[in-house]
Amino acid sequence: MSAAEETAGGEAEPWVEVTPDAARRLLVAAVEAFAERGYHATTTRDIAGRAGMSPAALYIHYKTKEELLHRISRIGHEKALEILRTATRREGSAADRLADAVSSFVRWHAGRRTTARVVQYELDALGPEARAEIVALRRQCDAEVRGVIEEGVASGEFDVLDVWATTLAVLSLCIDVARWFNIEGPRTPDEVGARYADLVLRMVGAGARSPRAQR
Amino acid sequence: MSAAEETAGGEAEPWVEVTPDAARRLLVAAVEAFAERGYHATTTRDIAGRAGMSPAALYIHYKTKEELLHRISRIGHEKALEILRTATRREGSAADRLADAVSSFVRWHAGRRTTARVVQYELDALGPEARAEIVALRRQCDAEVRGVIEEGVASGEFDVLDVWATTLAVLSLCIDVARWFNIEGPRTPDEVGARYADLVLRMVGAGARSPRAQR
DNA sequence: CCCGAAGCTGAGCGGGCGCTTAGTCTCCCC
DNA sequence: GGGGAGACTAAGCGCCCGCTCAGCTTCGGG
Repeated sequence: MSAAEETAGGEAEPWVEVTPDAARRLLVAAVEAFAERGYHATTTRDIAGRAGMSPAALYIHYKTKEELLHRISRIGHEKALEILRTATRREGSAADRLADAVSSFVRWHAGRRTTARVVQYELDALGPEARAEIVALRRQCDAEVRGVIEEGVASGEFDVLDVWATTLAVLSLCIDVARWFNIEGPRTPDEVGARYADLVLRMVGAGARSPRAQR
Repeated sequence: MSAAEETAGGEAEPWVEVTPDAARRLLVAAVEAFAERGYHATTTRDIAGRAGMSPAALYIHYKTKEELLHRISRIGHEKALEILRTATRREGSAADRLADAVSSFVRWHAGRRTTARVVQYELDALGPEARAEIVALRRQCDAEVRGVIEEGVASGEFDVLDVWATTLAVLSLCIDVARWFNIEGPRTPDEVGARYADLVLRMVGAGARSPRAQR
């Protein structure tokens, strides 16, 4: 429940772009509360309390409770998109880049589960305009994954029946990690990321390191 | 938005076990409302209104709003478990049974998306005792999938590095369908089920109907 | 033909919600 | 060292929530 929990995974300390300090504390408190109980079950009094402030303090830094969710959602989606782009746009084969994208995306969903839960599952709580903005970011995430898959198919590396379904399946695997991680087993985010990258390579017909014919 | 929408897919009309009629209408209304807005954002007035009754009528058939969610969750999980068991316990190879389990489970999540959304994503809104009961049902679902995978590994049909991770991945694929279906593309539940079964067979190293070496 | 049980409604209670406002405290600049 | 801007709080407003209850209607059995 401490703030340090989220640092696991070795990634950069997040939310540094949120200033001033009080606004960041409120936002981090909101992420924790939304992830635990959901947006609608979280009260502004709870958020302020977690941040060590009075309920009214929230409204100095944010116009509404929804603006908090909007800010969290946008920053989170931008981070997710950055993770995917870093992997898909580097040097290497399509298989390497897809495996990198999946393992780092899964690592993020597992290691920063509270943020990922809010980002992936509380979208419907936003109003129409805010939701439209976030949905656009999400489509860019989808496009990154679909792009690598299409490149692998074009180069002959991958053997895929249906790019649309395969893209959705890959994203489903990664996103769903935020739902179950830390509930079931004792794997680390790195371990889950590696396993899932392996499974995805199998899905696209790019073999894996198991003892089977390897292209 | 009509009640008939949910009948698509050719499965038996659900909720017939809920009697009397007024109790069923309220429960169906609650499923729709919970799926659209989430449990906490749904009011008892909204549920009663959708069922064409006054707010007070709800409390003749259900003690609390939470009991409605509990009932929906239990019936839904029992249906999910039945679907998985029907597939995994029939005659046939492990590959056939796993493919059948995935395609029928996906078909349910897609065709009965409103129910599946409530069942899969509103679990945290239940109190501790009710949640414990539902979690037990969910573990039985997991065990069915893990069982077929283990059988396929034991018989040499499957080539799996990590049964635990693969089981979770298969379930993630199916469950996440309830999140995105009907938002993105124009596929039918049957089509998505078939595609996903194919992808799962690839994940377990049981090949698929693509032009590659077939064991 | 009356009666009690069952199903349902209109009105409303207590409470907690998101959010506001008036006022206090703390600085920093001059 | 006086003053004003910004950060924050205590108190509370108005609203709507989950839920209750007294009373009305309907209907099958004696």
